[in-house]
Amino acid sequence: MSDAPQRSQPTLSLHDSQRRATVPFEPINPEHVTVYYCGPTVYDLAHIGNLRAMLTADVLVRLLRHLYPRVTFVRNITDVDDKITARARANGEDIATLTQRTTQEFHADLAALGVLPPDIEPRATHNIGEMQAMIARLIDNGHAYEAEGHVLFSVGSFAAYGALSGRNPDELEAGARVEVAPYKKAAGDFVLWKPSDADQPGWDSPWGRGRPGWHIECSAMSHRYLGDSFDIHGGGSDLLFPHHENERAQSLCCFPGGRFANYWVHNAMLLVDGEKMSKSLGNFLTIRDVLAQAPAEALRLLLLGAQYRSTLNYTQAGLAEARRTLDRFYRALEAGGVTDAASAAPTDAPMPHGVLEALADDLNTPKAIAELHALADAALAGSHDAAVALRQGAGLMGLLRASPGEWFRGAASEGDDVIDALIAERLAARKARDFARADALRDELQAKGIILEDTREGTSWRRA
RNA sequence: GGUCCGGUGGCAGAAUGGUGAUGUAGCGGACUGCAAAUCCGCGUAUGUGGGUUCGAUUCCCGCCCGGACCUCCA
Repeated sequence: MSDAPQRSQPTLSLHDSQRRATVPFEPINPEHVTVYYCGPTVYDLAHIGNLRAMLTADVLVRLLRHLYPRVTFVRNITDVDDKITARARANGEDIATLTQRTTQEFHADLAALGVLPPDIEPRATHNIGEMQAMIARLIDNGHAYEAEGHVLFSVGSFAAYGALSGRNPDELEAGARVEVAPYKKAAGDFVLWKPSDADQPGWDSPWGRGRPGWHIECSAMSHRYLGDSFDIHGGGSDLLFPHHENERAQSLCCFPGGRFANYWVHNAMLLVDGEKMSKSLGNFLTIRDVLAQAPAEALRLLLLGAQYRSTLNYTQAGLAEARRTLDRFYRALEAGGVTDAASAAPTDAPMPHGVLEALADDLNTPKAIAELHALADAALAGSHDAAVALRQGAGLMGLLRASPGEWFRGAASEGDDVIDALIAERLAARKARDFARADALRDELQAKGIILEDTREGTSWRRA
């Protein structure tokens, strides 16, 4: 209602995968919200599907920071994995070179997209000791066993196995498509530790030189930085099973007093031209592939254009549309007198309530973007307040970070005075009513990718 | 084969047990020397067959179609 206090905060609702319902978010400690996301395995450039998970986390964390006084966001780097070993070998480089380079590329790509860095970004290889401690404890309390140099988690020892992903362990065995290793007691048992040969990365352990299984690292790192129980664990829906199910089993068996994650947030997959991304189809797109053809914010807007739990189809047409939408938003900022970059603006402007309400409703980014359109309408009509609110609301989604000048014209470059000279010449021709000459000059500029806009105040230009 | 999610206008994409947002594309108009931008107006949608209900796009069941997962993919 209009008489509600402006400062009232909406209640955040999130869809919890485990409860399979959208429920009010109640933090363990409202003074300090804790979030863990599964980060990348660093063996290759990140693709736009990876990016969707990172963007979902980014909007979630931005919103949490707006609603709560303190948020700790942990996102790991997986820098030990058999895919890494294989790639390093194929490239003829050592593992550390590959993982360091790929990590830097990952950071650069996310920075280009305006994804805020996590508060803590632990690396798997820096947490081997924590993993071994957990594995030893799981063996001690009867949830894991050693077999032929491997340590395996015994799925049968955990009655709640399958509860997160809604699976029945008996049916899993029947449908398993992977050959069951002979040393497993049960088909569903998964590796906590496995032996390494001389060519594979390995660490000394009570079970011989070896390396961790995939799932244990997230259990170890989330526990180290966030404790037995934390608020939100997120990732792509393809991680729900087995990765998250296994993480949960390990953590709850290792720390029976804790609850592990209270809310599980999973984003849906991204399609490209209606099909799953795959190298064989030739539709595999890295973040860099897309950034070569459109501004980063266009990609960001495109990916936020669908609610995170819906499958999103990436297309070229969609990217182009996102870019035009941003043209409109930046035009609205300019019309409303917001001409500096977001980083230069005061941050105490009120958050538009419609945007906040939409995002608080399980991160309804499409609805929030619709709210931005309403603000843009008002800003285009000349409202400065609306323009300020537009930028503030967009900022909650990491959008409209540039100044309108930067967006339309880029950083000042050497060619700019040439453009200004041609515009001045065209203006003179128009005054002389030599429209043929004026149009020829406009065409000349258009050929250079410069689009002119005549207004009452004069002629402005932008890059196509 | 099993489990789960989804099918809304040309396209993208919200919402809802009671006249279906928003954007984009299209059409008409205003403005402009013409454009560009902006503004005004218009049209078009709930996959399919049943059921519950005064009323279903929404809830339930069947069917069709698409997608995810089924032991190291975000």
